[in-house]
Amino acid sequence: MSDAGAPPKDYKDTLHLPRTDFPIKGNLAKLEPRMLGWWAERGIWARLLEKNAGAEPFVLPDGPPYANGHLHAGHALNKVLKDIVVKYRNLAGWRCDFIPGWDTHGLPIEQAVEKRLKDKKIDKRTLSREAFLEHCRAYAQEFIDIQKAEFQRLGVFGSWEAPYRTLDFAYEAQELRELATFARRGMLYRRKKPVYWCLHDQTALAEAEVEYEPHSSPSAYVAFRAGPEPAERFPVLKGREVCFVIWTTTPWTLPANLAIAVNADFEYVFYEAGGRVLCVARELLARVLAEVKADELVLKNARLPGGDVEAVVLDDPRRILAYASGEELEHLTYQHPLLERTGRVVLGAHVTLEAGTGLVHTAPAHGQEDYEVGLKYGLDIYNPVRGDGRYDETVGAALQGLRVFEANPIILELLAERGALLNSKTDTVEHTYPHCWRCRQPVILSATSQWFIPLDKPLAGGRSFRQQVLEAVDGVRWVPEWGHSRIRGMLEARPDWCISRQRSWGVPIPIAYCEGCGEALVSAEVMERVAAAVEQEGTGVWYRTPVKEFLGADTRCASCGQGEFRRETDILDVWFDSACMFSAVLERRQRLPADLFLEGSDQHRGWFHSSMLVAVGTRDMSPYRACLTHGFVVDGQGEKMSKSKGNVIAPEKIIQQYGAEVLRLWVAASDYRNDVRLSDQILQGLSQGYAKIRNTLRYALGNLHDFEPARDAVPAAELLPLDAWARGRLAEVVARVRRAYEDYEFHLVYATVVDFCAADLSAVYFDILKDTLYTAKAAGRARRSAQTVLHEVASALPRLLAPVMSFTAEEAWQQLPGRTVESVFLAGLPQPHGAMEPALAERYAKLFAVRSAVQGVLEVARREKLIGSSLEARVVLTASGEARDFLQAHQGELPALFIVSQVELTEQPGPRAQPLSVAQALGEGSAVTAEVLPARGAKCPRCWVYSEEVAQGREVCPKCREALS
RNA sequence: CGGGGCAUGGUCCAAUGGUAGGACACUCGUCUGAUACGCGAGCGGUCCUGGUUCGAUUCCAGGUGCCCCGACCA
Repeated sequence: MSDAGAPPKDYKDTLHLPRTDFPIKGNLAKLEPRMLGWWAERGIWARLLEKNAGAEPFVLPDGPPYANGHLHAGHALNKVLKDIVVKYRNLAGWRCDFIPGWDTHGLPIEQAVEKRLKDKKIDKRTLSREAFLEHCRAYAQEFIDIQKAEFQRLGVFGSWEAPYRTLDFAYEAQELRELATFARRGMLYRRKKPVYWCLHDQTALAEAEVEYEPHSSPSAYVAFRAGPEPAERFPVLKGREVCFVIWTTTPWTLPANLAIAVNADFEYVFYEAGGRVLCVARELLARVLAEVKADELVLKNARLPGGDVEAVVLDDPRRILAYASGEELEHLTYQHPLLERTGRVVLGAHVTLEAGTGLVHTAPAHGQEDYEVGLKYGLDIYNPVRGDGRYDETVGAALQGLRVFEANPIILELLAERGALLNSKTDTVEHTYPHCWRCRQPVILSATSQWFIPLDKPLAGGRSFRQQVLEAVDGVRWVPEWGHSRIRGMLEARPDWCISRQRSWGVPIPIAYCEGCGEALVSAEVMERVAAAVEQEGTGVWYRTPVKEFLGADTRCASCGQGEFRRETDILDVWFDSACMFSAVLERRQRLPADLFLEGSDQHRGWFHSSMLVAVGTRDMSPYRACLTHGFVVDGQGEKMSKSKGNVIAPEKIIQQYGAEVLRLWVAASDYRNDVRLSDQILQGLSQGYAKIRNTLRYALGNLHDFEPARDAVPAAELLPLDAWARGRLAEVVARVRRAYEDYEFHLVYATVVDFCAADLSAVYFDILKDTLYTAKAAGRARRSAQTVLHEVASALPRLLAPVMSFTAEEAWQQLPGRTVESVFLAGLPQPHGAMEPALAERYAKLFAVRSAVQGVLEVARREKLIGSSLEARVVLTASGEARDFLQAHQGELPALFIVSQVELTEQPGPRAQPLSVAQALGEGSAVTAEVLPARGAKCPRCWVYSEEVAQGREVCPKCREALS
């Protein structure tokens, strides 16, 4: 309106504004599937391996996820971390194949299949073992396919067409060969061990199959008559009947009692009551006496021949005849109340003062800790209970043949008759008790024969297996370092490895038993023979082939000479399955040892642990050189994710809402050594970070639309100073990012790149560059110099980011002018070329310090409505000392750096001059002021910089005139 | 209950035995030629208690919270 004359010419099409097909928004939900298809069509993964065919291999095996259910965030975390390693190693020039795998045997699938059969109204018992296993196999394969698709959707590269599965015949066969090696080395033995046993279903149950439910059990306080030792040690007890008092809720286990456990650190008292002396923990004396009820005690005592009849005064200190520590009680003996047997007192740290008497009835066949204490003291794992839940003949005529739960009242009655029961035989206690998950009946702990790998047996060379394993562990690089002490602690304390399971879905244990005497025939040769058959036909061959065919027709039992055998039907622990991965997959298809195992921290007791045991046990070596652990996924508050809390975030949802790329970014940005938080807020923040990086790439690409590196690139030595600075920064970023990958510090990759994009490029370099890029002569030196560096940025960033932001990196790469390879993954990692000259770095550190201070002053002027755009401003500086010389030397560069129209350097500060706090950057004693005034002249319609010539009537400013010429 | 680990603004991460930094978010301002963008300014922090030290966010001890593994429930 103000210009009455000719309409202002539109100079917009004389500018070199950014132009690109790289959209500002990722639209990842659409881009990602398209990119996956693009990679697949062009066989990028295969070509990557091919490209590095001759290179040194880097072996990163896949710890197999269990083939059940859809992926959760933990799966995603683990697999993306592996993918980052795989892609980085390949880009950096190693040959790093990734062979995905699945763990397929075991209880959860068995249970899921049983449930399915039930839903289809098929009775499992009508199926043959082989038919049932076929269902399990199909189920596992179904979830392998599901999970495979889900992993691939995350952009994980790997040999997906050739994964390994623990159900592969070759895998199962190799596993049996490892077992054969243990057998050959004499590292396989059989021993009884308590397991959960369902009397109704007559089957062993896994921990996961028992459910604790409220239950009413008998409560019995039982007196065990001590041998002569207490009286020898404590004269005051001489001539008295001394009893150890125990409490039990399972009287039926009393026939299997072999010991009484006490805690070495507790104090025990010998308390006179009703004519005899009861030994209990001092702290529990009052409670015990209250429980056993004085009246009952008196009545029963009355029946004892020669016993005194007297009232019991509860907890009367005068009746405490002696004190003893638990330690002093060790090795004392007692008479079993029901059987002709002498037991002994043992020490156990599991004895507590929470309930009972401080003395624990110990039946090694019927309790986990009883068992462990039994092993320590060399007790027999004596189990008088048969599989059908009835006592065998060793318990005496009164009990033989009884079912254990029915035996409870009878045993109580027998105890009462003998005066050994101190409380009422009808007393009960309410507590939780394990029940069978399927039939809902209470279960028992009962010792059955199991197969073990011994940890402490001395091996060739005199050292124990455990020692060998610990030495191997010491030779591994643990990342983070605490993984070392973690797994060491576990290995030092762990019991022998129980490798047998009473299940169906798994690898059989090819061992035969003599039909005559029950002796086991353990033979490495037989196992090898079975392995060969399994390799061809699968594990079903073990069940359908007569055992003799594997043993040889003339085989006789070494112990009794009989010739008839039956097969073992137990299967191997699934941890043994996956532990053999190093052999079945690495040794055959890659290399042993692996360079790196990478799993969640729970695998210190899982795969890290079991793989180490099998590899040391069969190869005397660690299966991995380094072992990296990540934490667990928790919610935004750091709390565990669980369905009941409703704080679970499924990967699928993240992919839909944000894209797999943001999920990958989450993995990369988090410090995985800690627990990793996942929340909507976190994902939104990452989306922002993603947008920042994306927009940085877009700016660079957009300003390269007319740039051909071969034709237009400016030699490094001829770059303008600011461009040389930016190139130097890029080199630093490349170096730091490469180091971060090398050190497995991926969160520094993301942080470094985002910082670079936001702080160095977007806020400074790109902002300053706009004027040159848009308005300078297209092929002039200034613009080409800038473009040269932008091209380096647009070339380096996608390659640095490809391991993490695979989709976007590839998308950006496709837009890069002059690229010589088709895919970013074939382009290799950028080198840190053009390291920053220290003088250049120092110079720009100073200039940017001044720039930042000036921006503060501009902001004040903007608030006072003196200016809007910074180009409306003229900045007048005064400076003293070194600063003055420095600013004078760079005066020509300052308007561009400040993005203002003019910068003047004067002697006297103006009335509105503000001091700048730049002394730290420019040197002590440097006093600089800045004053913002309106720019001189008028706005150039082309470049928007104010110019006096335009005010004087020229159409455009001199710079534009030059650019347009 | 035992073993292992972690703790820095609202969020994700840096740094250091000597003034704790960046990004994102938030608030305000600005541009409209990176525009569902860009630029500037502001707000905001070392879990708690002791100890070592001239000085501790950093080293040590204890506590609290959270995570992983295991045990317990006779």
